[in-house]
Amino acid sequence: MNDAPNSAASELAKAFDPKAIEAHWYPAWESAGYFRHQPDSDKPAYAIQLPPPNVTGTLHMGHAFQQTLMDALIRYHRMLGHNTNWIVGTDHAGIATQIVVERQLEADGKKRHDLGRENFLKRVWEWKHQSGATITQQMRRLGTSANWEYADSEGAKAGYFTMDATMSAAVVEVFVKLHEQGLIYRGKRLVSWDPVLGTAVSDLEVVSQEEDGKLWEIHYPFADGPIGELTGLTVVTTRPETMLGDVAVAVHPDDARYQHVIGKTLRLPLSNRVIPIIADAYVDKAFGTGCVKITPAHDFNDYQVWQRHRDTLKQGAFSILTLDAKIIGNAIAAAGPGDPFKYRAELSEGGKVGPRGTQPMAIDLGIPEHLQGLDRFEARKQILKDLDAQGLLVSEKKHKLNVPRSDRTNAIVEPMLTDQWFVKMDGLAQRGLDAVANSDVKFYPEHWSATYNHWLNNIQDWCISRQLWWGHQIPAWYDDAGNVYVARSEAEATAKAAGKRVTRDPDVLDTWFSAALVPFTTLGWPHKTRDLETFLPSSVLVTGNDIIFFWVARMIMMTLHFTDKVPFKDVYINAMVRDAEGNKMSKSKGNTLDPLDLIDGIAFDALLEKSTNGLMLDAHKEKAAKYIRKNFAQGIPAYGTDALRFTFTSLAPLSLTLNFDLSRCEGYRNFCNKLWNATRFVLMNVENKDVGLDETLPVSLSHADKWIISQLQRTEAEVARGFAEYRFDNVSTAIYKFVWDEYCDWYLELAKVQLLQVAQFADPAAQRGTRRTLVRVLETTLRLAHPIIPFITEELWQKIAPLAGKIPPNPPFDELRAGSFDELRAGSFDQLRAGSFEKGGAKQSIMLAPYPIAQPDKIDATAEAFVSTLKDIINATRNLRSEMQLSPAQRVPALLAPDKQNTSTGAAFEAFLPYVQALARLSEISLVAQLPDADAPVAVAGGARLMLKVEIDVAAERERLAKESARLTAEIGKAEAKLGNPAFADKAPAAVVAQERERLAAFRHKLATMEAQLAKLK
RNA sequence: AGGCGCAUAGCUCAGCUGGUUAGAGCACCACCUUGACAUGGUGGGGGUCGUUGGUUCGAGUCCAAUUGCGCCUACCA
Repeated sequence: MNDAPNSAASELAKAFDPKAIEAHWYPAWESAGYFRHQPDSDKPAYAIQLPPPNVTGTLHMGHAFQQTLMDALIRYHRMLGHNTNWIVGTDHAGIATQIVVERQLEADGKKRHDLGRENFLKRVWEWKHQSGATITQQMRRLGTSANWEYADSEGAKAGYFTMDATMSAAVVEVFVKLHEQGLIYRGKRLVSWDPVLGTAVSDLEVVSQEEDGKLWEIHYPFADGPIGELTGLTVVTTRPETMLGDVAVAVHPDDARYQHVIGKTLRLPLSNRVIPIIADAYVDKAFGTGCVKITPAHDFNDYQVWQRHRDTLKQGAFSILTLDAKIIGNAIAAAGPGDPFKYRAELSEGGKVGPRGTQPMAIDLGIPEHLQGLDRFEARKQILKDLDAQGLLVSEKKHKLNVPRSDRTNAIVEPMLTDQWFVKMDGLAQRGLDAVANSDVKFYPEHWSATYNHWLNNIQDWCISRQLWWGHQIPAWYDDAGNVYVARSEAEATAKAAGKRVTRDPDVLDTWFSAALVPFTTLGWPHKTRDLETFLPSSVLVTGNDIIFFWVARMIMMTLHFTDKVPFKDVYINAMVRDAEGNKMSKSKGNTLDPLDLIDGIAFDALLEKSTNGLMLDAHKEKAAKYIRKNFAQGIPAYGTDALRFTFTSLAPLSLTLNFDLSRCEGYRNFCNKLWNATRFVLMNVENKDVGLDETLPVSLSHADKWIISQLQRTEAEVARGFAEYRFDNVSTAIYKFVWDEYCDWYLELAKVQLLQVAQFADPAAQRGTRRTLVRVLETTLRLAHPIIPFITEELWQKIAPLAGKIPPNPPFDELRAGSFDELRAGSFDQLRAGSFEKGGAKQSIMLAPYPIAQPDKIDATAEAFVSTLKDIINATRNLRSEMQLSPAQRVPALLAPDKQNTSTGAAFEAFLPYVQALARLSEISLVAQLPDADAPVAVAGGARLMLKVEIDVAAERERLAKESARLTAEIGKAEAKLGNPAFADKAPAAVVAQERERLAAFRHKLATMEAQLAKLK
């Protein structure tokens, strides 16, 4: 680091080794404060909100992919001079985290109730402090330039935590406001209930999948004896145990079979309660018997039917299951005064009665005693047995049905009537729809807005209460009479209750409630802060399609409601990372990849151990092991962060999935090595040489020099377009092609010729021009690539930038103090942009250097034409050599004759010779007016004919020429046919027709040359 | 049941508003340890663009139908 730049080449190892570079630069950047925003800047703001990962989670491929894209965007805009703020944090992840800690307790044979709420929460906080840093540390390995110290009220350099003091206060504020506005209400509703967790879950947390089940027909006899031929009705059900809660049987109003029994009554088997027969269009006449049992408390559809008929039914909806899904006893709570439909179910926990308050009133449901207390599935078996014994079980058939399971526990969800808190969606959803319709928020790819719209158009009120302990406790208190007081604190609640004793609602909020507020709460809301002005809306949200509903839509609604601003302008929906075969990555298949293993590498044994460890089922273990053996028999080599990032950006499609291909990762590691070695080459060739730092000395640039500069401009433009369109693949490809295909494959080779003191380039101004171009194009390229591959570009830039006059040599980067950063950066942009960095300043980082912007005036058509022709000649010559089976070592002489036809470039042919000689490996080459008659191979390219002076097999050469002629003849035929078609000439645009004519002429000319050569062969 | 996405070389993917011989990386074949790089160089083989029909002078690209795969939403007890 302290060596003079002219020994830089010898410092570079022969091959790129990412490990040490990454370990050095990340802490250097972070401690220098380079990731921070500029608090009082007038520069354009560029902010990104990180989808906060679960605090207890670890980094997976999806995170790594997403964060790479975000970091590329942030680095790009930071270099563009924007005031960047990548706001990060972690999510408390209510259910997920609580489950983790409960599992730990389980290992000690304890349940959370054994500890009590307070001690349990203490335990969760401990776990959070212990493991919460894992994912943020892993993120750092990816090179993420996140604003770690922003909204970092815990001082952990991990951004915000959704349950930290600041965020929690904002959550309470939002809840109270929404309640005041009548948008939050509490009510008894049928909700999806996870009996294992003992909490309500939202619709989104339920996943249904088709499973094998059974369909039973059960006969319900009429209460007052047979009616005509019928002795009763036969209902069809997949859940016979719920019959204990039936309040009616429904038939279709138009069903001719049952017209005469509507309004009659049935005797519910087992319970012996009398229930009515009702008519409702919900019933499908064609399904089963056309008779549906109505169990309002345990089925969403039945609940709606019941609501439609509640006046005629005069029967409450009552639960027949306890909250842990056992058949309840007969001491059912029902009916508070004034509300005949209220019920109170027995709580299974500790025999407490009813959530908060009201006294139950027992009614007799007639549930047989031997069923009481049975688990719902045990009860099903027993009920079927009982019915069969009574001759009421008509049939049993196999049936496929969709079973709703809780996302977290996989338990079958039970619709349950409980008291919950809800957010009204009506107005909020409409604003959310409008924001996207008006393009205030834009989806990339655009089609995701359809998904978004569909959901918001069909949205239900959001159940936000969870019967958990870990989360934001709901700021509502109850007095003994059951009155509710929503307040910011217990003191406020007590005041509202006029001093009555109040107890707080034990429930907590859905995790997504606080997540929905992040766009503004992280910026200081409810206070009016400058950051709220500056960074809201943020520029873009990068996230997965799986949380469009959970998070994206809710952020849009909440942020609009509380700030009248959209949370972000763009939403880039990234693809889901799959394995190379397109399969979902899952632990049980063993096809998950740990991004850190791709960075650091991992041996086969360790990978096998890691992948099978923690799997419960042996079958899964075996499957995972098999996958590892098949795909990673050699383990995984260390590719380094840059290669991984380049792979992600290159593969980032605008489609649904990203199939992660390890071999491409290897390819991009090779790319890094290529860049590394190109830099070595440049350094070697400019050591102790004049690289044009003294602007007063004359500089002359060759066509080749001007060409690579020209190409660089085109690449810069392409990259800019790629970023603007979120086409990260195009950004990567443009950089890849420029570096490898143009700079390395061609320019470095051409520059070698120029540096060889060939007479043509001996002039010091030309030498200086070549060296300066080598250095400056490389320096610019490094800046261009930095957002994608930050580590290697920084390392190399430190060596190259001084030679390009961008930073002074021997700068004390490591001594740079964070405190001086803001002024330093504020100045550096302008200085660097003006190309007049003052010597003696502190060392800069490529992170803060200005991003290259295409300069159209440097696009040089002449130079591009020159190199294009040169490439054609060289390629044709190489091709010819290959056809002649010349080995690289065989240097042969050649003759080059410009075509008579070609007048425009004729003068330049002399200039081609040294390049062609070197790149086509010729012993000598001379320009002649006309090729001699000889039995020698000839290539036609670039407006010239080139003859290799070698002995040839005449027959083979004849064959080669004949083959080429045949191809040309075919092309000519096609072109002639096209042009011969009058419709084409009439209707196609003139340019297209002209182009086709040119093509034809070129083919004809080439063919003529070929045939002339063929004729010369003896 | 509705909605969306995808289908191009053996594999993973590009191909912009329709217009040269459909491209890249990996894999494959041949030659090469050439003074940046064997994590490399040079040359090469390999695709009737899922299928059918249509629009057009011209279709991988636009339209319709169809097949297969994937995802999402809602679900008939």
